[in-house]
Amino acid sequence: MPKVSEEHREARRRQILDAAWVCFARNGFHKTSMPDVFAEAGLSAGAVYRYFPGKEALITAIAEVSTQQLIDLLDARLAADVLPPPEELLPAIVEDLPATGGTDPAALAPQVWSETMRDPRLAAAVAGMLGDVHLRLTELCRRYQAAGVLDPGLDPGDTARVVIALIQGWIIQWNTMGLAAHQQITAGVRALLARPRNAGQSGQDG
Amino acid sequence: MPKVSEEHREARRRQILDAAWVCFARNGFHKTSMPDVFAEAGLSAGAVYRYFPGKEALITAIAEVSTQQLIDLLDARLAADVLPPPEELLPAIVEDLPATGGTDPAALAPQVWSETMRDPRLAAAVAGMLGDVHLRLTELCRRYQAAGVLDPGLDPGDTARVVIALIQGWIIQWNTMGLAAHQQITAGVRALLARPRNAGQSGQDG
Amino acid sequence: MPKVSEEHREARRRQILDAAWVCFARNGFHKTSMPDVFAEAGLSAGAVYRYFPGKEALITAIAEVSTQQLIDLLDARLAADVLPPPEELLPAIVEDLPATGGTDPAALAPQVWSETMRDPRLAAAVAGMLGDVHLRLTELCRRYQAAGVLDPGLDPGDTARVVIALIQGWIIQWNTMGLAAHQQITAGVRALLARPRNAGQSGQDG
Amino acid sequence: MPKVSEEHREARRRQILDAAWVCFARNGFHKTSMPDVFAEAGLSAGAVYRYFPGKEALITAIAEVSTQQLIDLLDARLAADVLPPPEELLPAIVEDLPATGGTDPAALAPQVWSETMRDPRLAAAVAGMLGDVHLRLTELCRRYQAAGVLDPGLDPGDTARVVIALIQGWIIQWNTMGLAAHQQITAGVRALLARPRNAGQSGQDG
DNA sequence: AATGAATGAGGTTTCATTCAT
DNA sequence: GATGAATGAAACCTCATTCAT
Repeated sequence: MPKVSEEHREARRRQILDAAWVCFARNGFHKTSMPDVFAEAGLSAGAVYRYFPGKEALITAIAEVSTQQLIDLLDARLAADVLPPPEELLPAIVEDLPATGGTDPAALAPQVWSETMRDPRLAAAVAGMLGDVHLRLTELCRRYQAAGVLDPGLDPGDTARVVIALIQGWIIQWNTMGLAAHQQITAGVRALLARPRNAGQSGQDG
Repeated sequence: MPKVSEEHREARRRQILDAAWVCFARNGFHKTSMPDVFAEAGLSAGAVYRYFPGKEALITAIAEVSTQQLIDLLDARLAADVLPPPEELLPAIVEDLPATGGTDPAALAPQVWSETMRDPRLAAAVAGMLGDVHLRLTELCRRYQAAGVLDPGLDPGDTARVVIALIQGWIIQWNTMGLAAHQQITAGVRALLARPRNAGQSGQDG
Repeated sequence: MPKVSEEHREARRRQILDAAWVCFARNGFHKTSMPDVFAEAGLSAGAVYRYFPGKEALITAIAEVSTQQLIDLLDARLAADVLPPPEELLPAIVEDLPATGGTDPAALAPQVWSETMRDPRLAAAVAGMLGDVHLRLTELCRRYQAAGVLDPGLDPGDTARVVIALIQGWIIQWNTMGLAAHQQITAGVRALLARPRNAGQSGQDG
Repeated sequence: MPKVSEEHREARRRQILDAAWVCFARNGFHKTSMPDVFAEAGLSAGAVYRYFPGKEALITAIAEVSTQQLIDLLDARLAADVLPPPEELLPAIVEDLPATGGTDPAALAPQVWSETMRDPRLAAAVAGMLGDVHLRLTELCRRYQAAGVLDPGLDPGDTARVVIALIQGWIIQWNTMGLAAHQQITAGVRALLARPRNAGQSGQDG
């Protein structure tokens, strides 16, 4: 089965990554064995190792794909002409995550963040991608400031960092404590984001 | 020999947990082998297994100890008569973490959160302890509301959840992206927490 | 089965080395798998790895043991007060090899020499032990010179090297070509060593 | 297209054997993988397998080529009308080996000898070729006897065997112990071969 | 003639855990 | 209470080889 098309190669990679995703979400990175992945992918060991040099590479690739999904989500929002108010948008983004293409990045993200502490290469890759997320959220803050729904005195970069932290904790609590905690956070964020603007109507932001 | 034995037992447990802490912080839960722990503790396999039934128990115990450190930190703050304003307190808590008894819970927390996704028993334990954290932060919110530095219209429980999420993301970004990100978050949180009150001075929430 | 005597440890090492010897002689270093050794030794994988850190260590140890047997053979000869004439002694040494303790170093030596080309650590170890062999053969040459059965004009160190080379080739041909070749070499060596002394008497080379 | 094809086949075979030679000399037969050979040859797996049925065939072919180089060397010497004295010729042959066509058979010979112990087919092939070497060295001995520089009482076949053993050990020690040992052997062989003839002249050692 | 993707057995090694001493 | 030798399943990965294209 030689000389195979580029599409074939890409499809195989995808097939393997999808299988890895399923395994990782089910059992975690470290309780997933490579044979688990082979079985899930329906491929032989050699076939998988042709496309990925080892387990670490699989983890890195999964980390990239899952972070990319958040970026795609943000890009889709940023592409719109008008943005919903922040207290609508932020919960919407978090709630959109599980629906992304049938695979839920939120189920793997905590593992990725944890793994960065052991694997400097992964840490660098993740830091880079979180930088991309940060860029987009900074832009979002600027647009909100321009629209007058965010205090123009705030530094958009700093604020974007806070938003990232919030989203990360949101994901963790969803995973750890379930839906109830998630809904509490949603309510809390809504209230926090909604209040200040009303407050400001009578004079702030001058 | 009940008393001596009890002290001895406790000392041994501590010795083992300290060793496990060092190993886990260095290599992560899954890349730490039990022999690694034996060596770090200077004990034999049998000795460790006398005090902990297995690796999972070690992980659970570490998770409990590290979460407890955050609770202790909060209790210390709550014990004070007067609280610093929130924009001072929140960064202070996060910055105190690494100094807690020479062991930095922030270095293990992401691993614990990640691990809960695979281990329901650990998930339950962590959920319980995060519940304790939530209780304390809720109380904190109430006191801030009573002191007039937090919008009384906010639900203190929901707000506490948001604060937990924020702290979790804060810890993750510190680990993943380093000090710069940490400082950005600190600045962002300070600005966000400081603004609304000023803003509100001119008549909010009436 | 803890806290075991030094003899026990030594016996285990011997047990493993004996098993490795059998396997290596049967199938060669590289066609012998570690499971082969486990089975031959009647031990588990873990047990073998407790005593030897890996396959390379097993090979090195075997190389040392087998070279040591040649050294022991030489020492036994050197301990005698009177030596048989060289044309008797040299074939006797080679023929004694297979009988050494039931294990035939000649069956492993070619593999060891070959392996030194890939493994510098083994090369160093073997070079050291061949140095020991050389010391003893040099001493032997000196004693033959003192006894008047070896040309005193020859450098004993150089001559000892030649003898080592001869023995090595002897072993190789025995292994590769069988008994016939071995006997031819024996006859050739006998004639060569016996002649010169006699030969000189009648003034050949005319 | 018979002629062109035949040349092509031969060129490909050579290309593959050269690559195998390089790999085998670098890492040994057993630590060289077929993929190593593919890469070194710049060919695909299928291409190599078209010309050689497997790895064993590659090893056998290499063994043949390298032994043939020694035979060629001997033939070249035998073709000359006058021979240098044995104490010149023998070291010269050994020293010529590394220069043979840019590839040094001495670097592979010990591996070949070692391998014969595991592979009866290879053993037979090597025995055959060493027989060819033996024929030539026997002839050489006869010519030396005819020239009066070798004791006519020696059996030329036995003596030739001894010479082969000597050359084999010479090669091994060069590989294992380096140049110093090689030079010692050379000096030793020169002295041993030169003395007897001279020795007889003055009736020493009486 | 040549490619190279795919196979899957098998290689070495590690690890959590037990239990005789 | 403590030791540490022993187990043996299982992990990761490589390799010689095949064969559809």
